[in-house]
Amino acid sequence: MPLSDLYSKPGHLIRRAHQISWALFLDECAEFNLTPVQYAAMVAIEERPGVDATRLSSLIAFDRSTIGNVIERLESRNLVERKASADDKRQKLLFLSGEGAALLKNAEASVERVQERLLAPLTPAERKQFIKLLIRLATLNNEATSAPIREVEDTTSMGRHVRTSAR
Amino acid sequence: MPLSDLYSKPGHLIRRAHQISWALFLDECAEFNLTPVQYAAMVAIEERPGVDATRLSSLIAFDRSTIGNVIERLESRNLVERKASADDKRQKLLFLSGEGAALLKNAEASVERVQERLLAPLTPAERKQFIKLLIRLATLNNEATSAPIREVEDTTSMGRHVRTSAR
DNA sequence: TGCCATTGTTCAGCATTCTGTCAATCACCC
DNA sequence: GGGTGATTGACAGAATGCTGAACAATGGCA
Repeated sequence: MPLSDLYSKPGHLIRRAHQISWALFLDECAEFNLTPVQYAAMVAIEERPGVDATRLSSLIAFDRSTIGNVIERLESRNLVERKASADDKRQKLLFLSGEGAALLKNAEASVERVQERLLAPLTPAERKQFIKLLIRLATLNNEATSAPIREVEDTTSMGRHVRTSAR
Repeated sequence: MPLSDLYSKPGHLIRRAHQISWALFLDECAEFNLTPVQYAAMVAIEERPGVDATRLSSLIAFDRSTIGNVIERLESRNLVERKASADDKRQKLLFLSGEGAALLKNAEASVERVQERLLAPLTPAERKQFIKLLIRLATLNNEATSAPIREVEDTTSMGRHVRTSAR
């Protein structure tokens, strides 16, 4: 396969787009010292205070066995707090600290700028189309990865009603 | 920012698409034990036998300081050979071994299947559009990363004429 | 009550990716 | 020629991301 063909393969282009997206995120959020995954984790914890690690990983499509490291780093910076669950001693429930909530709020404008810079090469109509196609691609291929997104039941302090499995 | 908003942000969707693309690649190419980057490196070395590591990294948008590890792994499996350059004692020139060339040829159909599975959720017209938009996004944002793609001069044994820098 | 499958977390190991830094080497200018 | 700055390839360190396995806690069921 010639190199020029590789350049037009979706696999290569997606890897390249990911690389660019990552670089833009680190650039815009340098003052907050946040990575894309750390940001996503904090958004999810804000919406579901008291979520456990496994359910969090389902919400943001992150590998279960790696999310511990992400949380640990956030915890060491006092952005996230981990509390043992009284119901289930295996679980450690996650909460944003006041500092974490403030940082998340401050970072929002920067994250928005990342999206604008990413899509800058496209026209407004193309941007809508691009996002539409990406959503379809990610949704229909959701089960292809070992860490699919799952809309798990809300068993957190904000909406505790039923206990169901993430699977 | 609500979690539902995050799900439609291009940054998150691109990360998800990358995760899916990676998983499909590993699945299809399991028998060859190849990663996407290893495959891209081998394609580039096949087209430019005798390329050095720095120029290779420019061709496939891979960080210069990390590509050594990738090459080392390929070399340890006897897929790639590294030879010291007579011209420049700093350089180590890269070649595919016979085994590497054979594996690359055998893997091509699997790599093609990855692309098909990736784009399966889209209609033929949408696939063209999606690739077009991705190319534009990656090209116009090329300089955003520290490892931009550069169409470096061919100084290899196949087309040695001039020596220019990769920068 | 006791067994056992399930669940939640963690760890080891491998492979990207980035930022730096370093020594060896080279190209170029005076 | 000789010095200077750039280039090349190595390495360390931090952060993702995956597989697989270990381990403890839980809960259903005989």
